[in-house]
Amino acid sequence: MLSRIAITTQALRASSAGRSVPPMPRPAPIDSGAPGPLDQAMQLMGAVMRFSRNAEVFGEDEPAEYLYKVVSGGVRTYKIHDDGRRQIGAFHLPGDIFGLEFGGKHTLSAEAMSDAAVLVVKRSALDALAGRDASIAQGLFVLTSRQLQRMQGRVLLLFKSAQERVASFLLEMAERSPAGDSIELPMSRQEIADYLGLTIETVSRTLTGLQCAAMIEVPTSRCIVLRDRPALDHMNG
Amino acid sequence: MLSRIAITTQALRASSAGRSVPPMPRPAPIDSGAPGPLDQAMQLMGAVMRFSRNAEVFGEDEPAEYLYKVVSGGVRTYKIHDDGRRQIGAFHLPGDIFGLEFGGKHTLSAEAMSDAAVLVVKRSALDALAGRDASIAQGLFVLTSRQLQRMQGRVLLLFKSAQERVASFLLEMAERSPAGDSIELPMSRQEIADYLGLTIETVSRTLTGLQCAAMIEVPTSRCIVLRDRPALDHMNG
DNA sequence: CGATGCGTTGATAACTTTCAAATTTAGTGG
DNA sequence: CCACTAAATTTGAAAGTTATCAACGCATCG
Repeated sequence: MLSRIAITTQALRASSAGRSVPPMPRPAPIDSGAPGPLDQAMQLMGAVMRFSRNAEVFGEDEPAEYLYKVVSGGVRTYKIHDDGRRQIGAFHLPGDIFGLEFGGKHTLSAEAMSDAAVLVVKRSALDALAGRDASIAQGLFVLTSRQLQRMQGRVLLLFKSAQERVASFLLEMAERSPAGDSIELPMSRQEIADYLGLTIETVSRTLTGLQCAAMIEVPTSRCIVLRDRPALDHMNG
Repeated sequence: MLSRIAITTQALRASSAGRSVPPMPRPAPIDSGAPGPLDQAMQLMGAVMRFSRNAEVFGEDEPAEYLYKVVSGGVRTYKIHDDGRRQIGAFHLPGDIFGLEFGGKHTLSAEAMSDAAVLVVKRSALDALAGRDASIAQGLFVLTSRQLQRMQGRVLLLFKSAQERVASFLLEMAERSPAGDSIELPMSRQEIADYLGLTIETVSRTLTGLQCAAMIEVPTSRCIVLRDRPALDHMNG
């Protein structure tokens, strides 16, 4: 698991700094520019698997033996609570790496949101390589710290009201979307709700509200156009 | 960089303002017997600074040049939102390491919850050491992954109802507390509320409710005794 | 077509916050 | 040690937000 990791956190800081300050005019390509050594290694060592919509990639409590990277389509991670509610951990789009665990077991399940291709790499092989190649170890570290930052953003989001959560979500999706202000949502309202900790009705009503306030347009339910970014940003806090 | 001056200034302010007052009755280190190489290195390279209650350890947006470890007392990290609300990121008790950042800047502010002693280590020195000693780098990695896990727990918590949040909080504090079912809270109701994303009134009412349900006892406002752990666990989910 | 799944809308209920006030606790100076 | 002031906590009532329950529209698909 945690093989010898010889890296400096300075390198980490440098690599994450460029990402944490996204330029105002245009959202960057999906998952940041340069394919690091980790990505390259995964490409070389991994195998591509295909999953059809709603197929399980891995399940909660299963041993976390692999690391995954979305090639095409989308994958959601989630957890079903005792009361039957589903909590979505994240939406993973092409380029995103997921499935990294530290307790040896997956704490979430993962399913394909659509037909998807996923690059699968044995964790043990990657760890072995990390022991020999510091840049791989550093890649894993960077990945972890990015995940931590994303999680912090999530905590921030969950402190906010329904309106603010939806606005934040739209901005986040726009950031990850290639097409600027026009967002093609790869997930259903129910999934959005389970991600934001709201009900489907509240999400729907909030979107309607934002539309009435002329902040967004909703040509079709899976497509949303941001019309007043400043106003949305202001909500975001 | 300016940060060094800023931090030093705060340190001086804090230490000069500090009269020595009996520290909180906080026995024994919280976490695990084994002091890893990282802890040892911090011990060797660091200096202990004293902060009086409510003194600032570091501020939001300041360069994160140091890593901190609580020696005695407690430290809270927090963020003030635009609307004036305060969000508490974490409560750090003796043995806890905090202040680790990846963007180069602190995303939260930190203040002493009580008179506190904090071990302060220059980040650059630690990074340099990590470059030479893999066990230090690994220590930083482990620290990061632990933080990630804690943050995931936090996201889980924020999906839940007020009752569940308070129950989770009590169990978490009990976990960190040396004295089993009797918890000596080092923070006020307001701080608990800001940590859980609730109001002080809701926290108070919920505690009263748990007391009425015979799940806890509240001899004094800063002391809580768990009377029915199974029931609390059940709430936790 | 009719069935089915998804999204929207409406009415009502549950939960949490807000505002206000009472009560307890802690700190200070005599 | 007591009295007094300030702060923290608790409690109550009303308002606001979100969830729940129910119904409807609108597509897709067999």
